[in-house]
Amino acid sequence: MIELDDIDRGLIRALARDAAQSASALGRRFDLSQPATWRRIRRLEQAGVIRGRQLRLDAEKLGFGVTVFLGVKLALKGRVSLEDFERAVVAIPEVQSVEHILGLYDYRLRVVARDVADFERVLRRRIMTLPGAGEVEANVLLSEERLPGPL
Amino acid sequence: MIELDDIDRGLIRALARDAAQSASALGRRFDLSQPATWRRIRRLEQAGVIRGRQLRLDAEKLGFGVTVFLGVKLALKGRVSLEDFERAVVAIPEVQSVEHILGLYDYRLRVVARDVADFERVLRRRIMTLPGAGEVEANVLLSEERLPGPL
DNA sequence: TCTGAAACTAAAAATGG
DNA sequence: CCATTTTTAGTTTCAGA
Repeated sequence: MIELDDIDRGLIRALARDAAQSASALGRRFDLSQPATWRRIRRLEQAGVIRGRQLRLDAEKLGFGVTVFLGVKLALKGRVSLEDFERAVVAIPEVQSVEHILGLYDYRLRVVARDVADFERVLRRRIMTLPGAGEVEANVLLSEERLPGPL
Repeated sequence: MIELDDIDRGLIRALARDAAQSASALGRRFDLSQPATWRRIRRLEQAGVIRGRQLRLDAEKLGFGVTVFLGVKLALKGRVSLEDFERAVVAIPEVQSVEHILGLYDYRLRVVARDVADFERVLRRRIMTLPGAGEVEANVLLSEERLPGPL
């Protein structure tokens, strides 16, 4: 595991808030030159700590007003492999993330839809027909807050 | 809601894969000049469709080997407000996201910890002591895949 | 209104001390 | 690690479709 000093942690924290900040702007905040800051960031990228930059999209502004979390329990475990399920689920356009978890449900899916009627279509035609899908629980997202996390 | 054409959707899709791409590189892929590409991206930012850029961090490389999803049911609803709970939960460093949902549990939390022993500490000293927290269910994350989503 | 060309500003990458 | 230079990307202006 890579060694991080306080400045590295500060840079990660600052970039986690806004990944579009320039190395020179960050350097000013941490009393570092622009190349020094840039090299630290590149080192974090090469070490794999920073895996890339992700767009934060507003699903509502894109016309997807409904976000639902689905807990999916697999029936016929063994007869249908996890790989078959995963291959099929990642091909559904409305699925934003697939989490394989340990607990009452085997997978947790984040699904977006234009509205509740559209969600019903996704559920009936896409989710319920997944190979091996058994019990499904749905939770509608009311609001969400993303936090910086530890460090 | 903003009008999007096929090029806008293509740009969003390409940036969702990697938000660090330059406007000129994107322009080459969509047969657009660099300024035209840049203006489309700025328009999406100003319309709020693109809310910003986020760092994708590798939690394991940062020493957080355990990710757990917690379903939290509030006890004493009404006596302790949702706001009190939310204020307290967003102050826990190990909490990465707080989702207010409709269903069996009231909130879903994404929590990271260095290992299982560290997670027990977070659970006992941070989560169980939250104002209004009732039943708690935990699901350990085994693996995760993030997908581009619709459009 | 959106485009591309050109000119300009700022940032990133490379280099040498 | 810092200072400097070169290269590349971001930004503004403007004229034309």
